[in-house]
Amino acid sequence: MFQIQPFSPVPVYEQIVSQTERLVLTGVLKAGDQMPSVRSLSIRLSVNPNTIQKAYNELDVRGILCAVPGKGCFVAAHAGERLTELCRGKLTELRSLADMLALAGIPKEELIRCIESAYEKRENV
Amino acid sequence: MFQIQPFSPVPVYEQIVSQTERLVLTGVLKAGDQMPSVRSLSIRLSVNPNTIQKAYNELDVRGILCAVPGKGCFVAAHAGERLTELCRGKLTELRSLADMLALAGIPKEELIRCIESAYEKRENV
Amino acid sequence: MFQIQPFSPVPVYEQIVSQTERLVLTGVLKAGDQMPSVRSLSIRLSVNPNTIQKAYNELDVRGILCAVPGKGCFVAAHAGERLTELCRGKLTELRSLADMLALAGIPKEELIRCIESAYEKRENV
Amino acid sequence: MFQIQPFSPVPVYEQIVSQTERLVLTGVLKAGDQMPSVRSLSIRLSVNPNTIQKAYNELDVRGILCAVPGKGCFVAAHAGERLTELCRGKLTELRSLADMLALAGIPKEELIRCIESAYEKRENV
DNA sequence: GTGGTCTAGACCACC
DNA sequence: GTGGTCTAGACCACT
Repeated sequence: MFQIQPFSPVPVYEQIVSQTERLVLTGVLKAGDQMPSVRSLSIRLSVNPNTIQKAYNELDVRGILCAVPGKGCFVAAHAGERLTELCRGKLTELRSLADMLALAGIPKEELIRCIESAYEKRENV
Repeated sequence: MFQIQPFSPVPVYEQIVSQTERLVLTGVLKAGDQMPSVRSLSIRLSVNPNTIQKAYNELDVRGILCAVPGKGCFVAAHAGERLTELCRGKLTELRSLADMLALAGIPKEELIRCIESAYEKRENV
Repeated sequence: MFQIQPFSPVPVYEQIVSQTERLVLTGVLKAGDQMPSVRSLSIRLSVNPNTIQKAYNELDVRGILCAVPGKGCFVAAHAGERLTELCRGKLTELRSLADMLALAGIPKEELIRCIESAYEKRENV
Repeated sequence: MFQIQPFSPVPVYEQIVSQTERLVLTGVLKAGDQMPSVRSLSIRLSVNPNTIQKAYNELDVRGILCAVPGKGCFVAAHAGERLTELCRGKLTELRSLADMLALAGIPKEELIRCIESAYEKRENV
């Protein structure tokens, strides 16, 4: 379910966060599903429990997960819509990236092609 | 010429690097132009000389600047083309970003609009 | 593991870089191996931590090491091949050196002998 | 006679030294020839007189030039042989370079080819 | 004056 | 504990 690369420069807890989000977006994880416990996941991934805890906390703050003390961690009710909302914020990131590429003289068509191909993959699924 | 935000999460030296690159791309800085000296810039921006040094060194390694001991720091001969080249590598960044937004169900048209607007600004200049 | 000459004209950080590269080429350091920490190495070599940091950063940029914040510094996956690639660039250095020696009237056989002996040492290992 | 690149990272005085040595080796400058005066050369190359002076001093120390106070600077009597001698010292440089390339697994034939081509150019002259 | 290296010591995020 | 950034102040070689 999770693939951790311990030697990657991107922090382990971030890898867990983004992979969880991806699982929610692809529909593998649905609202109400129970997440593996901090301890079990830490053992399975050979990672420090604190790292898992930090990832779960982050997801809780973002409204993707809902931690219930004494019972476990669950996928929040409207996790999917919450994520779409959060991603919309990333449009500014795309805007500034496009800005820079435009400035560098990279033809517009090349950017469009990137986007087209990303959406084609999606449609075929 | 430079605008530094000392409390930003993005390192000061990186701010200088990216702003310099931007100045080259916009044509404000041209090949052969002399950059402000490490010391003078450090005073003007209220930043430690080592921080400027690090930024200049990074730009030297990337082939944007050419540091000449005892003389100063100059914009490299083919800085513009070098930057275009480096930016092309950022297309993969855009690809993964588009991928995620596609997954989140953000309509393709919204991304296209972002890109169009970035290139329109450019054309009007 | 490292031999530093603090009064040499060649910078300390460069000594660390080249000795690390040598250790990788000789197979003493293998992909995935953990490097000594910045602090521990700085103490062992009686050198400032910043100097070690600079060396490790340089090796990271070159693709020989992979620094993971909070975990340590590791020998990169394809460090060996990366080095072979980088060394091929040094052939131009050899070319200009041979050029000058040819001009100085040093017999070709003397150069060939140098090269032969370098490769003989290698074969015997 | 001299080609100076003021924006090169290699010091100007070193450029003058090496180009002078090259002119001696190629026979353009012969024993007893008078060098241009410090002042005239500094004007012609648009360079600080101190820089020329430093280059001439270095060449004097090496036994290539001979400065005669009040008269000028002349190519030393046995400049050619002196240079051959000095170049022989560079064989150690070639040795260590070959050593590293051998270690990196670059085939011996590639180095030999470099040397052959350098000497062929010489023969044709 | 210039860039480049180094030391000493601080703070941060990450594990 | 780890790597990464930053400050303060020193010394060197080059112009």
